Amino acid sequence: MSSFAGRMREYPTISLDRFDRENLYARAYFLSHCHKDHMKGLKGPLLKRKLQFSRTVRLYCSFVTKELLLNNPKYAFWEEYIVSPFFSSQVVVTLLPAGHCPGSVMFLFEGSRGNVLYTGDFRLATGDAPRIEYLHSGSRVKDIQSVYVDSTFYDPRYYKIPTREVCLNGISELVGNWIRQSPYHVVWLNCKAAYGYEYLFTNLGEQFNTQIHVNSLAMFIKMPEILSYVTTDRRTQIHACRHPKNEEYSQGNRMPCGCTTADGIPLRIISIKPSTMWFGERSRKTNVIIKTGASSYRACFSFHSSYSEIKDFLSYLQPVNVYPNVIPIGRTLNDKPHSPETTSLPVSVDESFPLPVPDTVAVVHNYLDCTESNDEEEDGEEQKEQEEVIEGGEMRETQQEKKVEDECKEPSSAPKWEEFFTVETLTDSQNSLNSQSQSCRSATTPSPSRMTDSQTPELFSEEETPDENFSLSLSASLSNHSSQNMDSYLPDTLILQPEQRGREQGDAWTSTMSGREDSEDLILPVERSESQVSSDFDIPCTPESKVPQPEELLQLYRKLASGEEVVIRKGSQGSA
DNA sequence: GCGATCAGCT
DNA sequence: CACAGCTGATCGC
Repeated sequence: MSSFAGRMREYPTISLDRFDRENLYARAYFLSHCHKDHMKGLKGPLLKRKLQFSRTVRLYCSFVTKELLLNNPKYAFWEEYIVSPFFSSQVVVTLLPAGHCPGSVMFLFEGSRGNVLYTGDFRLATGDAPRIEYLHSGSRVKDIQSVYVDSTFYDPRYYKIPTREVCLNGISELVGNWIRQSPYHVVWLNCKAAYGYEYLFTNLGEQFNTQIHVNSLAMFIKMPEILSYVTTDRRTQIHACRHPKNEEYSQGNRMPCGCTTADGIPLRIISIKPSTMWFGERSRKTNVIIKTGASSYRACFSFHSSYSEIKDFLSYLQPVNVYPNVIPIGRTLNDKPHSPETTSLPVSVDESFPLPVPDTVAVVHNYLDCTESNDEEEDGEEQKEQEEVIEGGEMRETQQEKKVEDECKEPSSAPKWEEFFTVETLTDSQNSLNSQSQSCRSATTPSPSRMTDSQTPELFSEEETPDENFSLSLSASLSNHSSQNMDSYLPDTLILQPEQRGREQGDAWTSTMSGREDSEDLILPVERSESQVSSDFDIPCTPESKVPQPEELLQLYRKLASGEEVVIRKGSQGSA
């Protein structure tokens, strides 16, 4: 869970992923992705009023995030205040793919106070950073002053997490082996209620030429790449539906949607629960799929970068400062010298200056690679045991397994939080605007005393005169061509010169979902090989591509509104 | 009644 | 385990 307080030291009049407390005074808001722990305060009435009185305060996010956000009525009032993409005359802001969930981006701020990268939540594979064009200037990596990084799995237990490709292959194999047995063999993907599993749906749907049953299609209506792989028709062999009541509802031979039979024949159901931390607990060499009961499985699955991936990313960027956005497991709020009210991270020490950047090579060879090769089949003849028994059993390792575990988990040079991160960061109680710098000279920035006064008129009236320090405006440079496809994850540099647009199309990150045959309008990099394709996070890319025609949408909306089941088939989105 | 917060539970 | 999110209890306004 993000504990980022919302503001960056370098550009404190901007708030990111936090919208409460002092962030009410921000001049501009950024939302990296649509998860609740990054949306604190976003539906607050104070913020709503501020917007109504402001001409320039806006929320900046990717198109996909906008779509997902507005799908929730509680956030619908943001519609007229969202801008995406954008640029600023003072600060160039670039949206980079974050690989965390649909629409997730990192924000790269480039301005007078240096280049700052805010990762939001992210998962990039080792070696991905060199492929992100906008982190480079020519052939050189841009100078990065600070990185505010997703440190969720900055913990030796997550030293390595199997790649998306490996995890996906494991799940595919399990699903395939099951559903091929008969039409009555069905799979329930027990996914948490969050965006981020969509690429699982699309890949499974593609591979098995089917659709995945979900509770609602509404949020995906403008994302045909996802929409074509999900359905509200329960007659499918792969479900990811949920029931608000407890999971016992889906115990026995029953899906959360209530399905128990097909054509009068009882279903044979297995459940697959995507998990990261559960696997982090057992760091012995394991398969990416573990059977936990007669009909239940855990599948390794992460949408946060592992320790190694974080290190690889930061080692490549070599930032001056690294600020963690998340207090990792094993650390608690008690580590903080200040109360939780006033700070969100341990305050200290510029002793990690300069460059707390890890020496990747030196550390790596002290670890075993815990990544699993997925060659072992997860057997149907594994012991039929109760869930808890097996789970308990998994924890008691054999002797030799324990050895591996020790080597995996207790490297001679264990990662040290203090050595890696610059931990001082901007907090509510600490207004760096005047506590440390004059270089940020926003004439309209509230003074500290005013900032603590919730009744300050700035909140509602500040924008009658344009803020010259931080003016943002809609970029006209994004043509409908490349923005058609890549909104969620193309590097949206929004201040692009027209001639740069060609290069954008050649960027490997602008590639799209693998194996889709209906992708002629998608931008594919020429240099990609097949093996590269599936190793990327196949973020659903294209809110704007193949925009559904109004008539099609109208039909869909009518059906959805009437509660009718809507079945979208590939290649004919928008018609049942 | 609403929002904020927290315990509890996935 | 704290991945992300829900429900419900409690408290203050």
